[in-house]
Amino acid sequence: MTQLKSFHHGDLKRVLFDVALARLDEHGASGVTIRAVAKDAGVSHGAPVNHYKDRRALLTALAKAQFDALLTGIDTRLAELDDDPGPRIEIIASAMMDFGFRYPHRYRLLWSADLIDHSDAEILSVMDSIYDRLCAEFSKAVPGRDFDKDTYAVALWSMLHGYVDMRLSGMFEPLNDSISGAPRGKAIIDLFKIFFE
Amino acid sequence: MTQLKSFHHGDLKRVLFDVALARLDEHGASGVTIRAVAKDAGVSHGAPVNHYKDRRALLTALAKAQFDALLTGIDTRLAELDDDPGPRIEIIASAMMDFGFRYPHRYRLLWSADLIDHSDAEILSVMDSIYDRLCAEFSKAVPGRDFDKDTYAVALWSMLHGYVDMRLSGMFEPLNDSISGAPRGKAIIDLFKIFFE
DNA sequence: ATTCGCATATAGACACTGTCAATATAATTG
DNA sequence: CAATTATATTGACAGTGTCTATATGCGAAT
Repeated sequence: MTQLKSFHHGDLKRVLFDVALARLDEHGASGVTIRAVAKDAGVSHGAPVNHYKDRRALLTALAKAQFDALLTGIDTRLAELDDDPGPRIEIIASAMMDFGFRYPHRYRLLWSADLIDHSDAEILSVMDSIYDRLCAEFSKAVPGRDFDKDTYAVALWSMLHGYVDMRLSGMFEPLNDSISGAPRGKAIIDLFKIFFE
Repeated sequence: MTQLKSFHHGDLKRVLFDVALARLDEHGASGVTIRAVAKDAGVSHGAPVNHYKDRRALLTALAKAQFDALLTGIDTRLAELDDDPGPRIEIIASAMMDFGFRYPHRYRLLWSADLIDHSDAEILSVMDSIYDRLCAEFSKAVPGRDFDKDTYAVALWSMLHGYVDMRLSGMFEPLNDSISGAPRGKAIIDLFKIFFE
């Protein structure tokens, strides 16, 4: 009598997370429904509530992990560089762009205020960290212009996010761009370098 | 016998649009459901299909009108200026920012690829027009830098959109900004002026 | 070792949702 | 006036999130 499946799943929370992430990548956030995720995990539609109190909590957990991944990606790449702020800013920028183009649905989820809880402490913490990375570089890099490092940080992050978000909406398609290495994305980053080079 | 309400509504399409816009402003796009709109309009839940074939069509109609309004706002403000590209670029930028902060849910709808049809010909046309307005100014304004007018246009629009979108997600709140006239939004625009002044 | 309690899973219900088909009504056209 | 067309109603169906009552099984305390 094979017991491939016991009543108590044992690791359901993890399975739910993995299944939800797979559905996010494939169908977007609208494809991540409690019932569909439960079905994919092989449990009843009521089971997930024990691990994620509602759909919002599940999506917030997904977003949290992606914010973490983004920050980790940035820090990993930064660790390979020396103190020169120019390349460091550039690597932060391309890390963010790469993430967005590689995982469009994950990226979109990060900014879906109606789907996730942006006041989540861990999410706020990661956002602050990313912001700090930018500020740290600009505090070293800014020449004698009339703006403080916060303005540069907000401006660069805004530009990166706006570019990725609009590209994910199908804009600028005729420009034949694809990822940060491609002409337009690269140009956007290069353009911003005027501020610190 | 007062006939406040005849079987044939007469102007239902307009009423549906108005009611939907009101719901959008108040509850966001998720509050614009076919059935709720029908209820507010005082008709049965099946009536709207005669005017908007599905929910996506209704939301696309809303978005279309808002894109139009944005373009009209830009052109109206531009008409009051002379040929100097600096102020003209600035007015385009603040028009977009103002729109986003004044009508957050409308702005968010414009970029909700999952809710509206971004391949709609009229919407594409308005987007092209907005893009053209930016390019036209940068073709007059760009100094001897290494980027073409398209790159400046994409970069500025990206920055504006990114800033508004992130602000609408609750970011940069501690900076105590509110609208384009306020410190941070103004600074973002001022910062970009480095490219053409 | 047995029993009790708690964590977890199930199953059913409810109120929503979008969308479709069948029907009813009114306006318009021939 | 009759017939066609446009428009609105009603009911159905499959989804959805979320709540409640119930069932199950693990682990810990007796």
